[in-house]
Amino acid sequence: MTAGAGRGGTTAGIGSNGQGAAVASQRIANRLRQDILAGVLAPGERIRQEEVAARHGASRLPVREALRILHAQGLVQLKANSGAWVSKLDLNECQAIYKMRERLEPFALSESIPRLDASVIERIEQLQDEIEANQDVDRFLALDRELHLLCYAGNPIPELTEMVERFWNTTQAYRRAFVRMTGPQRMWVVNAEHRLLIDAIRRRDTVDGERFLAGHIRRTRVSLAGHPELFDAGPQP
Amino acid sequence: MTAGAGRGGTTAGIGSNGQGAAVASQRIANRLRQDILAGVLAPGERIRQEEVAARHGASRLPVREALRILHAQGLVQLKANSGAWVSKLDLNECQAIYKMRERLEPFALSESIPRLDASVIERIEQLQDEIEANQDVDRFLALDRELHLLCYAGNPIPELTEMVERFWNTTQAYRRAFVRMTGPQRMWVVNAEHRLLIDAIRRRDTVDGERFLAGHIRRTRVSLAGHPELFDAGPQP
DNA sequence: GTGTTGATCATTGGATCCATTGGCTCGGTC
DNA sequence: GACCGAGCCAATGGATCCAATGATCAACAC
Repeated sequence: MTAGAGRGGTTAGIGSNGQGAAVASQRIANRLRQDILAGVLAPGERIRQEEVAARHGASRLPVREALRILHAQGLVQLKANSGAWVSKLDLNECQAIYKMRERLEPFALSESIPRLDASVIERIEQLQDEIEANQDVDRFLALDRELHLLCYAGNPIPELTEMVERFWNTTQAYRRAFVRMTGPQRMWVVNAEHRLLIDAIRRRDTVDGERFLAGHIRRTRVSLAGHPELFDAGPQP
Repeated sequence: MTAGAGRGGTTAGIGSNGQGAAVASQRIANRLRQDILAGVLAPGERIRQEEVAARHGASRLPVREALRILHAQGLVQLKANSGAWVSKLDLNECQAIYKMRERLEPFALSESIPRLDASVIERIEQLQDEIEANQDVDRFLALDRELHLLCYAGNPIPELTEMVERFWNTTQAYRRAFVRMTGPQRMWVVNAEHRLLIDAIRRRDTVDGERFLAGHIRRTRVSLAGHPELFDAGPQP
């Protein structure tokens, strides 16, 4: 978009500020997003405006706006005259998001590959090294996310980046539950897929890249479908 | 999403109400969206909170929230401590959106086709009849939009519907400008593409459907790229 | 004993008022 | 004559207060 400010990191939005945003609504939205992505706020959990306002030393007004921002990013669900809840997916909704990822992320990759700096590719490879050496669940989530998003870093379409990040955000809680449950077993498959993907990127081969990536996402989706119990838990709305 | 209310028509959102929404922010957002899609508010035009508030007999607060809703839908750009503008695309951004459409809408179609009711297919065909008989620009825009969105009506993924509508919304002003400029010339191409698409739908052939649709969108994108002057006009931000 | 209806209470939506930021104009100086 | 700076003004961001809606719980009727 030409009018208005650009984007700032994971912050799709208003002030183009990331962390210590000048506007309170942005700051609060960022904090809440962190809490949701880190699992502090679980899917289905209620968010009370007053409590959040007190915790941030602000009035309820910027909290209301922050909730709208997060709603736009798919992290929070609002109900008029009722309240706000951390977004919760059932198995079908999660599968649907993965299917959309299977279409959009290969596109993001193919737009990114020709513009990716060599140093970024280097960094991607380092991340995969770390993934293979790592044992911790939360560390894996962070590394995996950074690796994938870096693959799309060259894509010149901010709206696309925004959408992809949105997908990753809304499914993060379920990826965490999945990894926690399965542990490191069959991790070699992920590693093999990542290595093939990275090799395609290094060769600047968009066709192979798209194919490996789509396969990677699809296989993950099928794996996830094998564990419907991941979507039962948590407080009901 | 399980928590929270569903969607209502073109209204991605909160109260699940469409037009006469109970909550003022929704009502105002709907009105502003109408004005933007109808071309009453042009891309790049500034939106003053106070003026909108006065026009709707409300305070500035629900207007602020309405602007955030529209920002989430990509129709409005916000700048902290500065104001709001109707979203404006340059040629590159518009092309980018069309490229995303080329990936997502075929998917929406293939998810929709197996679930489309015969009566809906009938209605789609009627719309194409009307398009071929029609001469008016604004009427064409409305018919074309309804036809395409109806093709995806069977798709069971609300998030996907939301995205597709968002794409159509943000590019609407430029489609209008394009049709206004070119007039009915080469309209036969659109008609042929539509007829082939509808035939594929009638045969429940998702592969053909995806192919024709992707081609249709791509050709439109290339046509649009031939008229960069469409993106010059209008007030600057 | 169960279903329904009423009232109370917590929570959100909206209005008004104040603080703060950014842009614009006018004046001065080099 | 052009560039820089200070001050004013308009428009947004935020806080507090009030109204309305929805949920919970208890009492009553069947």
